[in-house]
Amino acid sequence: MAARTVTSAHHDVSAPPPSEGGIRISDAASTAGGSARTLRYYEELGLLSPSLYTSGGERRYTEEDLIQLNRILELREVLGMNLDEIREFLSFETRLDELRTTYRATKGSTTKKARAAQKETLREALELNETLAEQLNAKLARMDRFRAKLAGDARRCRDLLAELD
Amino acid sequence: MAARTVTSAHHDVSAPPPSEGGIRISDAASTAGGSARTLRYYEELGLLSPSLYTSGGERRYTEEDLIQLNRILELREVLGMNLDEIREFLSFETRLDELRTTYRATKGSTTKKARAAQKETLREALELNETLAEQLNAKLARMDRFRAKLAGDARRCRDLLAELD
DNA sequence: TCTAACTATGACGTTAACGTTATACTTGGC
DNA sequence: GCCAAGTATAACGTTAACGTCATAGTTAGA
Repeated sequence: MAARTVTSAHHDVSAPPPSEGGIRISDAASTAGGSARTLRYYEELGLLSPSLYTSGGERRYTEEDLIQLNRILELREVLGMNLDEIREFLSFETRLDELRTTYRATKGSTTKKARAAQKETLREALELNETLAEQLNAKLARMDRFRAKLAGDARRCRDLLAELD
Repeated sequence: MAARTVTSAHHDVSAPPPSEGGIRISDAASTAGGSARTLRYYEELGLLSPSLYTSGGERRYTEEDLIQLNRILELREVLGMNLDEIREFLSFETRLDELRTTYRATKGSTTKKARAAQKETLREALELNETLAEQLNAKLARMDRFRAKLAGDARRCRDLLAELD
């Protein structure tokens, strides 16, 4: 078996070469702000799999993989989601993407049953979206209140400092 | 020793009766959204001690304690701080309060050395404040970007739903 | 005064999200 | 082809923030 071969994890042989055979795991981790262990763990949980593997079994990440990784980290850091919630969210997004694709492809030539299923998925998606938006807005409001408090504190500090001169 | 006696944890004998001898731990926990264990743990960490204890050694919380507890929970839930960071933040706030009090009391009659120390604390406080404000703003910005994305998704869902009619 | 319901303390258990270590294999530049 | 540096897998370790349980003491209403 020739070393150096890079095989796709799926069947998109027609894809352009990513960067230069793909990014090694520790490079991917350090650029995105994690560790190799983190990436392996996320793969184990089904959150993010590298698009490529070398013939020797090493992971090679693409730029797209890194984008996805950044999205995951953002969900964790910014929204405070745990990895289970993130996976649910991602799987829902994937499902929506699939839905859009098949919808575009089959346009008006679908059966009533199929259309009903599509509607159902869309409604589910909207519901999840709304729930998330609500939580997000609540959090934003609380954070803004906190910011106002911080600003007030800072002002009082500055006033005191001014008095001390 | 007469049962039913409620003693203050500190020396403010002149304080008015809180509510009705104080709030029991599990009541305090359920109204604030935690558990009795959580409150005992926070006390162990020095985050929040009840203002009162019965002569039998049971914790009795005041309304003020509950307010403080809510602030702690907010720091955790909204800002995602861990309990160590929260303690640091709270201790800094306490220090600032003390500074304000002593400043008001001693007004202009302080030595140069004392004023320098006050200035130093104020500067420290401002620094912490600024750091927190920066982090908060960064987070707010990222959250807002996410909210925009959610809104876009929702809109596309609604468009698709409309097309399906 | 009795007693059901609550509490204190101490100790061990649990879970998520990785860290760390050991052992064997890959990679890629010279 | 060699070899230093990186990687895979498996397994055990770690930490924060509590949960749970056992045992013994406390409280407050009837």
